[in-house]
Amino acid sequence: MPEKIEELVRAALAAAIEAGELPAFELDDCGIERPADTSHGEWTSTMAMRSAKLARTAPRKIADAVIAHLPADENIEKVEVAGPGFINFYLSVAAKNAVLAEARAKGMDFARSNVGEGLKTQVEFVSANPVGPMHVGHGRWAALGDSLCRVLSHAGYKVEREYYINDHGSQMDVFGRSLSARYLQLIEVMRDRGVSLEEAHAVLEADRVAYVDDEEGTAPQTHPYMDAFNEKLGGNAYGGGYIIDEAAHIVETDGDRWVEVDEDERVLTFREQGYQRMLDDIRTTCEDVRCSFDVWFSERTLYVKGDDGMSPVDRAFKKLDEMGYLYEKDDALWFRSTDLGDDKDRVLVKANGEYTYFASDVAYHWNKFQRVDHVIDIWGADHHGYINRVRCVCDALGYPGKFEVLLGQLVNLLRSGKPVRMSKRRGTMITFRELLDEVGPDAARYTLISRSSNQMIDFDIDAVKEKSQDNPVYYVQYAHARVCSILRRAAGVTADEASELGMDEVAARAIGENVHYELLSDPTELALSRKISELTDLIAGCARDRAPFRLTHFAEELAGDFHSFYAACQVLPSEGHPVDEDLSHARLAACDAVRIVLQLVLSLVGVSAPQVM
RNA sequence: GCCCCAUUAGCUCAGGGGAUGAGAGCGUCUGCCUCCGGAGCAGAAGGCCGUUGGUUCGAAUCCAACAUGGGGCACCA
Repeated sequence: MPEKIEELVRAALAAAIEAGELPAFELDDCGIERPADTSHGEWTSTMAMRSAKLARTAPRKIADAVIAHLPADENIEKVEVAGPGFINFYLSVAAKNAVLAEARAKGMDFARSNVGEGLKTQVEFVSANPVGPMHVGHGRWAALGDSLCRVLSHAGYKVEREYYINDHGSQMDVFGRSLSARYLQLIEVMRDRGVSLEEAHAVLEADRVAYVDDEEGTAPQTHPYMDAFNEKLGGNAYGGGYIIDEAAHIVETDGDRWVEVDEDERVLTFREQGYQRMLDDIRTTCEDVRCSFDVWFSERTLYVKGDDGMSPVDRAFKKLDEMGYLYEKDDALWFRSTDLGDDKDRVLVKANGEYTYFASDVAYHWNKFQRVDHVIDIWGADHHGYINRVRCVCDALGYPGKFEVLLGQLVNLLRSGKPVRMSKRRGTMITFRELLDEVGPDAARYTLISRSSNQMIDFDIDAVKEKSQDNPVYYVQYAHARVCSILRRAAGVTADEASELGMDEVAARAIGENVHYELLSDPTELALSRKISELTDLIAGCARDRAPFRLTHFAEELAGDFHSFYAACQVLPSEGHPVDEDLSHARLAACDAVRIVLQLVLSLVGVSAPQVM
């Protein structure tokens, strides 16, 4: 419709100039917009105000002249000049409601667009280190990343979802040593005290909790195992309770047969076993919030030598070296990122010969650009300072402007208004898994996606749990279930039958062919079609601005519009409330369109659309 | 010191140049079920849109400075 209106405006302007009513000038933008106030029509053009200076004519005069020459169109009921020079278009009822038929015909393909123009785009997100469970921040990136991917796809981007597994650095060894130390402690407790594995586990866990509580360090006698653990690992250890859980799992399956084994071998074995189990846990957790990935990219593969004896990291370094960006200083290898606008140069290989994390990222991002045209990395706000140096790498490698970071502010986890400290080392964190179990995937995803990514979230577990009845997600889901109920009743099928048949079939039976959409002229009915007609642009905008959170607002508004409509308009005839058959069918069709759009929007934010609640 | 994010109703947040409306949810108050799902609807109260300048026909919206809060500034990952 906006294209059609632009066409009409341009034709009218040309005619007005031709007639000598306006001076000749070039119009660059018609400014076809949606008026904020619904009483100002369905569409408006701000061209008169935009071109007043150029045409040296008062905006209202331009608008009047344009309207006088506007070609007639059956979809447009009237056109008015208003305010300082807005040209407001009022559509016919049939034109307004055409979108209902469109939504019903297209189903889940409704509101697709091609603003992405097939751009092959990779979104990398979550990428939690496989040395522990996902925390709540990772949950936010999962919700954000997954929804963004769905939105981008709907808007015509070709999307690839990627998870980067940081399975290479020294953290992996810390992880292995932590497991090994806990394993030996469990065996020690079992032997010394003659207790079961379960009891030994409880002893270590109580000791750990005592350590966490003893922030001042005034009661060291209550946590001897934690102290010994820290001492053995030189303070570089993972103190979380899950490490004890994993060590106990090894005792359970393997008994004490690793006690006499060489330390290095034990650490290595535990590291690899634990890594796989942590990764499985992360995978499962992602699946449980309906977040999937196309590629799980292992950092280790960047260090595997190819036939030419070079690893991807070697090749990336060679490329940077050839372009003159590498140099050696203080026994370390540096990337001259200051040439590209960074604050300081960055180390790639440390003086001790180890590669930095940044070295991996150089090779990794180069690898990405060999696979896709555009890269979006979703990172936590605490990685903000890292953006510039990676951008410098992408620039240096010849991909300027194709690397983008979507920075998400962090999640503050609260319990009854009190902050919960999150630290992997001290182990005082609440995992995303625990959060999911407490509030459920729908409430969790909805809460995590419903705020702008550069807005910090205070996620109070108790509040979300307690207020779950009032949570907006239920308001939206309720509207969907209510629509389904009406359609079932109209079709004369039970809920069980409906879930067998599918709601599309139920709706078809209830409504039939030849719907008279032009009968829907009540303000609450027109509000539905107006809202639904906004969706295509909304999704395109969400994709362009990387802001899928706006969809939740739309869903709440549409649900609200539906509830208002339902209160004002009788859909099915009932005692004392007769409804003309054609009108009833038209209203059912409106309900069906609402059902489809709610289902679509909920699926884009990864929330279920229940037929019954 | 430098960089990023935020500051809008009692609380949590939308709106990110337009019109004689700055909105929503929660909370508070008033109405509405012997009629299709009351997890609902209708209505009321509640705001110098952090401060000061600037750009513009027009600023909650853009720019600058400042204030307050949060997060960063490793040869850690």
